[in-house]
Amino acid sequence: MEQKDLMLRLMKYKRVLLQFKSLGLDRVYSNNLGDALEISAALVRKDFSHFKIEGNRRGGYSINRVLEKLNHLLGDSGLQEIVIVGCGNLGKALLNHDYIREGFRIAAGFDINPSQAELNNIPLYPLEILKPYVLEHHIDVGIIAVPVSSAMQTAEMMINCGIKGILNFAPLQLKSREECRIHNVNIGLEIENLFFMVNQSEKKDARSIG
Amino acid sequence: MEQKDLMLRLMKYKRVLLQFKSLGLDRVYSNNLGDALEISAALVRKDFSHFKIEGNRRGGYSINRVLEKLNHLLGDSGLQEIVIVGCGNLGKALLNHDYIREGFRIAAGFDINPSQAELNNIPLYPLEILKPYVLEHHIDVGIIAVPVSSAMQTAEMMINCGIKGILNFAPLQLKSREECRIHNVNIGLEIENLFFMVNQSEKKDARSIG
DNA sequence: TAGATTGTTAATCGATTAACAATC
DNA sequence: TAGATTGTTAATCGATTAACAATC
Repeated sequence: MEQKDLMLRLMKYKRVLLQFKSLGLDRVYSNNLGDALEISAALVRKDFSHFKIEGNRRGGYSINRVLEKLNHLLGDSGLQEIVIVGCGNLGKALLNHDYIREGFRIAAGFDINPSQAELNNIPLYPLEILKPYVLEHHIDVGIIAVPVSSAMQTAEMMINCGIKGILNFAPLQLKSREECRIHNVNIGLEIENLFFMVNQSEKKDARSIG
Repeated sequence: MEQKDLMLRLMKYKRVLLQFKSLGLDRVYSNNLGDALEISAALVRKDFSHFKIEGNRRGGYSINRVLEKLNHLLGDSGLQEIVIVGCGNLGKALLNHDYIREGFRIAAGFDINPSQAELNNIPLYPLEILKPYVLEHHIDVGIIAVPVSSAMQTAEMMINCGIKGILNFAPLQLKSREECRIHNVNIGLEIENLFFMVNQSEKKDARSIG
């Protein structure tokens, strides 16, 4: 967990602050952010003070000031571009969503055999040209949305193209390596986990009733 | 983290053990499992001993024995059923996948206006009949795969139907409540996080070269 | 001033690891 | 027996929280 959690928290602060700002707010207190992220106010203050994000002992934190600092910390590197490999239903779902507000853009989709030339104004290319495309456009991050049967070899290919970060949706655990960080989104595990938690709390309820 | 992480680890043990078993293995050592999960062997032993899963001081753990215990711990409750609300591209992608091996099954899909009567042998129904369906089939868990604009009200509706666990794919953070546990899959955050990590390690590389 | 909130220190808490005796 | 691996204890480590002085 450690560092990863902290960074995720910073990103969440950022999102919440943007939301607050869009609501017309100027300043926040540590407890507002704590509530929004479901963490303690002390932790918010600790995080901020750790990164020298300063507030005012009476008036809390200036949203703009905090956002400035967060952008700096998280790499205010403009609009980043990613690719999606696999343009089946899942790939299409991802291609149809606009991620600009999240700070990145899907530059292109790749598929062994694209069913159309573009989708949502994003070009779809055959897999063969992945490497030249990634090199030319300096793509660092990509999403795997292919069937599980070809996921491993897709990851291999992407790493071979020089991609350094992969979000994998295929239901198998791919391991990160020195040269490429891989995060797995495992829907099956998530659902299993939900069932477990739900059953837990049912048992607890039963106990407290009985 | 805490409990949630431990349970996720138990689920991962299970998956890895099933894989080992399918490869013909009979026994594992704590360090095999540690390697597979990228955790320490000590933690594996600690976890197992915590749940009274016993091994043999020379021959490691019997895979079947461990699986038996894990199934018991994780709730060996047969095949559970879930519903999907939202049958656009994302919903279709989920409907097209077979989760039987993961211990659950998608019983039905729901949409304001289903484009077809079934998909992958799974019936698709209009949203109006969600409540009677959930009640009749005792559905505990569901997936939100609707656009962000209707996600909040969809969650409300599902909770109102008595659903106790939700996996939310819409890009907004829904909060868990007493009566319903909600897990959010936030693709934007994941990608942002990847960019951050990738940039981090690039900086590190540059430093070690310079 | 009185009141509220930050910033920070010390305490707590829990998860992970090191290490080794027990034992197969 | 010699060697290897578990099971467990004590140590470590880090994250989170409590609490309060500083201060706006």
